[in-house]
Amino acid sequence: MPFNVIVLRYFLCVTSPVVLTLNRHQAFSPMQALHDPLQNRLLAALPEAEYARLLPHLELVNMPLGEALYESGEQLRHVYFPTTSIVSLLYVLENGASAEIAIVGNEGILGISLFMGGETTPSRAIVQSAGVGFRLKAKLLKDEFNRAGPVLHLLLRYTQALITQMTQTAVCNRHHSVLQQLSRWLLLSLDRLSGDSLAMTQELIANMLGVRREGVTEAAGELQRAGLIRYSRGHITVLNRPALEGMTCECYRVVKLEFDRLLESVAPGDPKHMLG
Amino acid sequence: MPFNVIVLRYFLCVTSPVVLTLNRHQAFSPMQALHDPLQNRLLAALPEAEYARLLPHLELVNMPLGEALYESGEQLRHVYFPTTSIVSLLYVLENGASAEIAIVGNEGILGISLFMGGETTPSRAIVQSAGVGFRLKAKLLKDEFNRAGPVLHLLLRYTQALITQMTQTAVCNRHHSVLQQLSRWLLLSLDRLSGDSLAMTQELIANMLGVRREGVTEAAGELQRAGLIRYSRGHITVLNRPALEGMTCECYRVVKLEFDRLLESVAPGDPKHMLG
DNA sequence: GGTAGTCTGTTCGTTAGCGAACAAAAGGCA
DNA sequence: TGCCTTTTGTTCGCTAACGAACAGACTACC
Repeated sequence: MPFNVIVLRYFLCVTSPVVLTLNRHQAFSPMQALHDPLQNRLLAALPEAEYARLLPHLELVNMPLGEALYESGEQLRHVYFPTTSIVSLLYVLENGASAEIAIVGNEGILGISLFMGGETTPSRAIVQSAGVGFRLKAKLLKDEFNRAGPVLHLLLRYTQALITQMTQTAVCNRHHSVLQQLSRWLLLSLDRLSGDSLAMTQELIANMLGVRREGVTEAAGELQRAGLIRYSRGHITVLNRPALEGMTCECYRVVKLEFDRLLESVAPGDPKHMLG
Repeated sequence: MPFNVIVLRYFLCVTSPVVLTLNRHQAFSPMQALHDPLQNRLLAALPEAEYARLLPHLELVNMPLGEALYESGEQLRHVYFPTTSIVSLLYVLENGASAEIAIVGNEGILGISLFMGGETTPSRAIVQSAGVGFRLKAKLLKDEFNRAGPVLHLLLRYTQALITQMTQTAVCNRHHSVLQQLSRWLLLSLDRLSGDSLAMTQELIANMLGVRREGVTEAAGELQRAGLIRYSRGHITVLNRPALEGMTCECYRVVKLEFDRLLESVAPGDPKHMLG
């Protein structure tokens, strides 16, 4: 029994994501009720016809911490729409140092290089906050994209928002302190989880930000002493969000505004339609 | 006469670019012979039919040093295809500090947010190396893009290459020394000019890299003492390119490989057709 | 309930890059 | 030719972040 558990964990971590459930013939399974594709804001923004076409092909997948949805240079077989998970686009240098390029959560999609035409990217996609999401076979998304209809335009607008996030990360890396970057990162992550707490060790955050773990400890300690967050063994809770927003650099605001502007039709709780 | 010159210069710098020539009815003007749209590798990669459609609408424009092709948040009226100039996508922070996000030269196009759907971006496009290029009215490019044919796919592949450049800049900003970043920047710039020298002061380079001028002076001095470059009052010449490539971080190589991979049909001197 | 392992906190010396100030060349122009 | 401006070179103290090492603290698991 313990042995089985270990094997299963290992399996979950190193293989492709496990399909848990979802089948259009078994309507309203508890799993499906808890995890609705519409929790993903991009899917929720699709017009009814497009959503109806894609729905039967959406597979619910588990996304355990640390799993790689794709590796650098790898051919993509699926695109992923996170709902309750957060995935980081991470670049790992030859010397092992790493830096996060962008965060993708319930507002987005993983695998943009598929429809951009390059098929692969030099970065990896690593699950940073365990949860679930939905996936779609690469070919199906491409076909939908090539209809050159609303799906294409929505995906391109999302891609532009993602580009803004990437460029702002570049600027922030250059000019802002670890404290500011940590604040930005916390806020961006929480925006993509719709909550106020996050399961993440300081070590992992340091990998994301491309700084030392001690640097994160120091910055987190400062935020904690100021009463803005509470940190305990891999669990962060934001206690005073407005104050945290005041702490961070302009980078958070710029990214947030650009996502809101480009995807304003993708507001949470405001689905464009009501399907099954 | 001197007064006129001054006024003209000022005018060139602060207004929209000046259309110099090009009209399809006046074939083989000297200007046109010197400046061919096919010098832009993206235009050169277009199939004959698409190129023929666009050619009559391409305007030759002068791009003087320091000119802003567009400002942060500004609606775009044209897209630009540089041929002998280099343009930087620059992000300027509220405190005045800046950082380059990407370099665009004869391999690319400026104004991707036009077809990505956002219409604007939070960054500026500043001419870093004076020269010329061609521009096209926004609406014409959009129409062409919306035909969902080869132009769309070429532009999206280029956009993905640009994304790679941006992300690599982010990583490089985080982890590499000024010396390595300077080397990367020099090589990327020269690749986009098809030459081995560049008119650019250390002050300007510092703005691009988002570091102090003194830092650039120091790094450039080191490269100079090693005999890799020659620097004199705003003119840099690369003397030993292979050695410089050995000096730089992996970031240069990654970006170059990705551009080559995604735009391999866009090799210089290998136009897909021979028009005009 | 003890123990091993993980996570967080803290220290210390080192270093790359910053900010300011100034010196020295190299043109441009009268 | 000589002055003035721009560009480059150099210095000095300062700070943020690094790298390594280690000490507590919490938790999960036996």
